[in-house]
Amino acid sequence: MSREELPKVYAPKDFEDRIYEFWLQNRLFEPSSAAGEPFTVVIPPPNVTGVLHMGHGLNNSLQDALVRYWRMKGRPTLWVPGTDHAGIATQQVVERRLAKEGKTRHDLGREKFVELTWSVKNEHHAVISRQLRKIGASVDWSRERFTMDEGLSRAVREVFVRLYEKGLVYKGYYLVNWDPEAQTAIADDEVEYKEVNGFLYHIRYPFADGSGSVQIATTRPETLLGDSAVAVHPDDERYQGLVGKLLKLPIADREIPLIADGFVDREFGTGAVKITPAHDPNDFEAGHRHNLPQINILNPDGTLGPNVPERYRGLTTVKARKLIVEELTELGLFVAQEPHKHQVGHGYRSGAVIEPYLSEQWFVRMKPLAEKALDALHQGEIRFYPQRWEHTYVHWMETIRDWCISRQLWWGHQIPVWTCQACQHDNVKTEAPQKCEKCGSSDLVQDTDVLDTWFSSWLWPFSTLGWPDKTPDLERFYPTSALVTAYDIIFFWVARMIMAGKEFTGKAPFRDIYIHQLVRDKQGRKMSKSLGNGIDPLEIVDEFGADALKFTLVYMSAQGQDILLDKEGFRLGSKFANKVWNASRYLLMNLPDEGLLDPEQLKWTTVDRWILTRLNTAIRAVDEAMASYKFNDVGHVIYEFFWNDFCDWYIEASKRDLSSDKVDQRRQAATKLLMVLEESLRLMHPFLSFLTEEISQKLPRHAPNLVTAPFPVVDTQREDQASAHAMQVLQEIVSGVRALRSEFTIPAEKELKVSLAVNPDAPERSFLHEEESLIRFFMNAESLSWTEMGTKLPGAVKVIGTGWEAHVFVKGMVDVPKEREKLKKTIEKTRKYVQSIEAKLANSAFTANAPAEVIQAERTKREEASSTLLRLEAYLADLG
RNA sequence: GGACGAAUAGCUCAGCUGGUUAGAGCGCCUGCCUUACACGCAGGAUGUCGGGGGUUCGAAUCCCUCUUCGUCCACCA
Repeated sequence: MSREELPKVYAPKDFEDRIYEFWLQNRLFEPSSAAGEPFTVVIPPPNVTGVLHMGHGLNNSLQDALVRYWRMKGRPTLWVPGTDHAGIATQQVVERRLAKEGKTRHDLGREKFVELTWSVKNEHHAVISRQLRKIGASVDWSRERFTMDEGLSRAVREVFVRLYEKGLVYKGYYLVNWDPEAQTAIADDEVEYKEVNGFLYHIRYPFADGSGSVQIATTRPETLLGDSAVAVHPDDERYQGLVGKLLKLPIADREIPLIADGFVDREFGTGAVKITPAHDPNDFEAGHRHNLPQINILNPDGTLGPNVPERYRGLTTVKARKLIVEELTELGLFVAQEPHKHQVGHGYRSGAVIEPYLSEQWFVRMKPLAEKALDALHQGEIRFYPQRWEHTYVHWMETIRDWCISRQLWWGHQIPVWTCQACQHDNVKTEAPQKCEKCGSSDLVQDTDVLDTWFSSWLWPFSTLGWPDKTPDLERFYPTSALVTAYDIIFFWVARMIMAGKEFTGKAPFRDIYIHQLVRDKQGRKMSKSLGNGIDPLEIVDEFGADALKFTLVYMSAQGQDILLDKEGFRLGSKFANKVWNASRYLLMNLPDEGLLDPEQLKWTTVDRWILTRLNTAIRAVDEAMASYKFNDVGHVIYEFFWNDFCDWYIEASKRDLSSDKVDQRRQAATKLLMVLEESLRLMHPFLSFLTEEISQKLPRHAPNLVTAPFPVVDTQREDQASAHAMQVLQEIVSGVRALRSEFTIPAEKELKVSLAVNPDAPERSFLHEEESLIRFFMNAESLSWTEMGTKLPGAVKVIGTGWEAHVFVKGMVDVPKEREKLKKTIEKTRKYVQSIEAKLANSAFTANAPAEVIQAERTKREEASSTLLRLEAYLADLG
């Protein structure tokens, strides 16, 4: 028989790349053609601009675990990879590069700039796909997509046109969130509000007729230049009779009316508020109600524009604010300023202070889309894991506002609208028209704006599969099975994908939505470049291996909490991988020269049945945990089974057999060990992919690969609770004696004489007798004899457990007074325990109300504990 | 101003739909290089489960309330 060995040291670098290449060569990540319900996942496309950080590490590790699990379960499985063009972010990267050469995008021109951006995209894309390979992502590279692919771009245009034709896309002149740095409009959810320490400035506006003044309060004095009115509450008696009078706006030297409007809060400040329709959302509304002029005082770059007095033009708002205050002070109109905390919007990407800014933009009417998306949840078409994210989703859908989708950028999907220069008609088409559909003119100019990045990402689950065409992939793999993503993009992405899915395909794009945590550093801070606290997944792969990366993340990924990580944390996975490696290496080293036995030749002992029962339990637990996306449970189950059961007890127990001089015993042991190992490797493969594959290929009679090998199946036939219990008692006895040995620092090499007593009616009694030599082996006893419970053996120290006693002959080695103290403590503890059970059983309310099995369990516990207590007390008396 | 989440061993956290003498990893202490693994083995110590009420025969687990953190949402000038 062929014998292969594993290298002595677990060195993932020596095989991970080779194994990945092996998987690719055999096209194992492409969906099988088998019948049955497919399992589909689309990757949350990372921005092409960046490199993958630990958040992606977590996201992709979880997806990989999920996908590999279902693939092994036999479902035709597809994980679609791809990247996102990330409009603003990418454009910014390229512009910063240009800035280093002292250039702007305008120096290049649109065409050249976009060309350059494509090449930058290609560089980054190469890095990202290398990273995904390194971490072992089992994605189908043959189906990789990019949001600006021709196919996806067609989907974007198709969607725009359909929405336009339905009246759900419209163009309008509105107040939008303007990012002065990126010089584009952004959507409401792309604005992050941060609390800023500012001031509340009190200013007097004199009446035009010189009859006094009205005092207002504002956080932004510079917007005074754009004021169209001052408003008070209609019922505010302080201003009775004054409404309708004109005020003289300082500095701007314009006259503006004092108006009344119910939205004014009488309690705030003086109850009078300046109205700047072009620079405040509230004022914008109020301006509409009162037909006030909208005076835009800003340039696109955020400096003051042509509509302000000469001396203010070109100033930043910060400088202008200072100057205005100075000037007002000179005029005697400045009253006071007081410290004031308020929320200031910042760009999600650029971090720049966002200005409300009037401009013509394209919008999507969201209400009708949101209704369908809410239905999807209410009909049970989608499910959130953990469920509480439903609230967030519902709240967002219910309070949704129209979505500003046009961006004044060059990188992205140019809006498919061609405006006729002759008749101003907008031709909204999926492909460039030759002539205006209205007047026939061929003088058409395409809208220069591009669409919001999310306008392509929200189509991702079906555009990647070929939509709008009815491709075989779309038919087969849509809707997808699960979406795995972090909670920070529920609004941006998840919610919108559901809207798009329902609107354009009639189906929710996925059934399960697993929302995972954010990765933070040990201080709980978001990982970021500027803080320098990020962990590069590749660094972890390099140091610990991809399996350590994935396993650690899976193990730590409990629902709810964010994951706090530092590099050292990955030792957990690394150590476990090392353990699996060494256990496997040991078994391979001990393959008998005579070869393995056939399954039908095997004789299954109680210990064997115990490990099979444990294995079975582990498989069941993994299945259950995977079904409910409890990745951390999976990690714990696997870890415990492999380390605590298989290595610590089963392999240890087998050592005796493997070193036996009886051939059959060696072959029996080796064969069974290999069988359990082989199944364990399959069980662990989704979570420790490289190493299990590498080991598996060295096994005799191994599967061609583990990627598509069948996942272990729960088999109730091999479950044997009696064996499990018997083994548990054996473990207790062994641990008890070992503890005694350790307690009195009896050297491990010192062989003990032990005499065991077991309850005569205990079902495990015969097992313990049969496995006498095993027990002896585990506790390194030179002899093991049997006696009856309660026997007093001179020269022996007793270890007392539930249903058993072990006499250890250690005369002279044990510190008797210390032993007595310890015993007293144990007795005290046991007595309290017995008392608590007795109190419970004496309580008629308990016996009347508790279920029968609970009461029975309590009775059993009482019997066992009180019997143990009696024997402990007797022993104490013996000790004198 | 709303909503949600967290508070359990020195640290990071599991403990889901109530019934265990409350767990894991790391760290710490003791003894071991036992012919797979010192990334190891054997053993050990450590918790009034944030405070206060309540429901229940029974609460870390359910309800109320308070405190402290965190996140999201919201136009209060």
